[in-house]
Amino acid sequence: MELVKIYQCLCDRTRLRLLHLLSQGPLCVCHFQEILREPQVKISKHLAYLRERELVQCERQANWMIYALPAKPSRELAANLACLQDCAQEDASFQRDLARLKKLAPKMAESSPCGCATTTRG
Amino acid sequence: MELVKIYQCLCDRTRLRLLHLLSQGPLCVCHFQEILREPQVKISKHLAYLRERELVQCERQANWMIYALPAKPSRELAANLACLQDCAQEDASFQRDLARLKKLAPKMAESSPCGCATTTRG
DNA sequence: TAACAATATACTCCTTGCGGTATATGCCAT
DNA sequence: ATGGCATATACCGCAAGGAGTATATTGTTA
Repeated sequence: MELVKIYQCLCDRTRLRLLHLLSQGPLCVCHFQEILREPQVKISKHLAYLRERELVQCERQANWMIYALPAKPSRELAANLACLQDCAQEDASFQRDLARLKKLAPKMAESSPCGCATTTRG
Repeated sequence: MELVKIYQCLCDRTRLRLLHLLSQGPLCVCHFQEILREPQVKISKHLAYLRERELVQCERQANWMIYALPAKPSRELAANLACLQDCAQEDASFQRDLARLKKLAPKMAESSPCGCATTTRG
C-alpha cells in the first residue's frame, strides 16, 4: 500500500525535518547539513531512503545535488505533507529549522548555483 | 517528538486498518478478527502496540476488551486520523473493511455487551 | 472448582532500520 | 592528471519490529 510506504518515510525525526524543509522549496545537501546540524552521511542516507521510495526527487547541479518534493505528488502524499506542515507549526524544533532556513536565504540568492559555495563544512 | 510516535504507529498496514475502523467507533478484538481476517495474536499484538503509545484506549467488559480511540486526542493525532480517513476513501481494502463492519452492525446491536457472543471463531 | 471463552504475553526467528567509520564516486579547477 | 569539494555507498554493530507457536491470564458459567 502506497500509504504505508509514506508513513514509513515519515516515522523518523530526521526525515520529518527534511520533508518539512522541502515543503518550502528545493534544497541541496549542504544546506540540510547546515540547518539540521547533523553529519553529512546521516542526511545523505535519509535522503536516499526518501528517494528510493519516491518521496523526493533530486537533480545534479555541478557538485551539488538539489533535492525537491515530487513535481506531481500523489493525493495521499500531498495530504500527508499538508498534515505535516500543519503539525509542524506547533513544534519548536521544526520552527527552529525554518528560522535557520530563512537565515540562509540571502546567501542562497547571491551565489550560484544554490548558494552552497559559501558553505562552511561541519 | 509526539509526531514521530504517531507515524511509527501508522507505518504498518494492520495498524492502519485497526485505526481506520476505530474511527467509526469502539470495537472489541473479536470483531477486528472477523473484519480483518487475521489471527488473534496478530491483532492483539498490534492493539498492544497502539495502546502502549496511547493511540488507543481499552476497557474490559466481561470477557471482552473494547478498544477505542482516545477520548481527547492531541491535535496532531486528530489531524493524522482525519488524514487517514481521507486517504482511506480511495483504497479498496479499507473500504472492504468498512463494508464488513456494516455487516456486523446488526449483530452488534442485538447481543450483549458488544455482539461478540454470536461470533464464530476463525 | 473445573471447563471454557476471549485476550494477552513470552519466546524465537528473521528482517529492517539507524548510526557510525571508512571509502568511493562524480564534478570541477589547476 | 591531480587534487579538492560535495555527495553517495559499503560495511558493521545493534536495536526494534513483525510473524508464528505456545502458553498464560482473566472473567464466565456450570
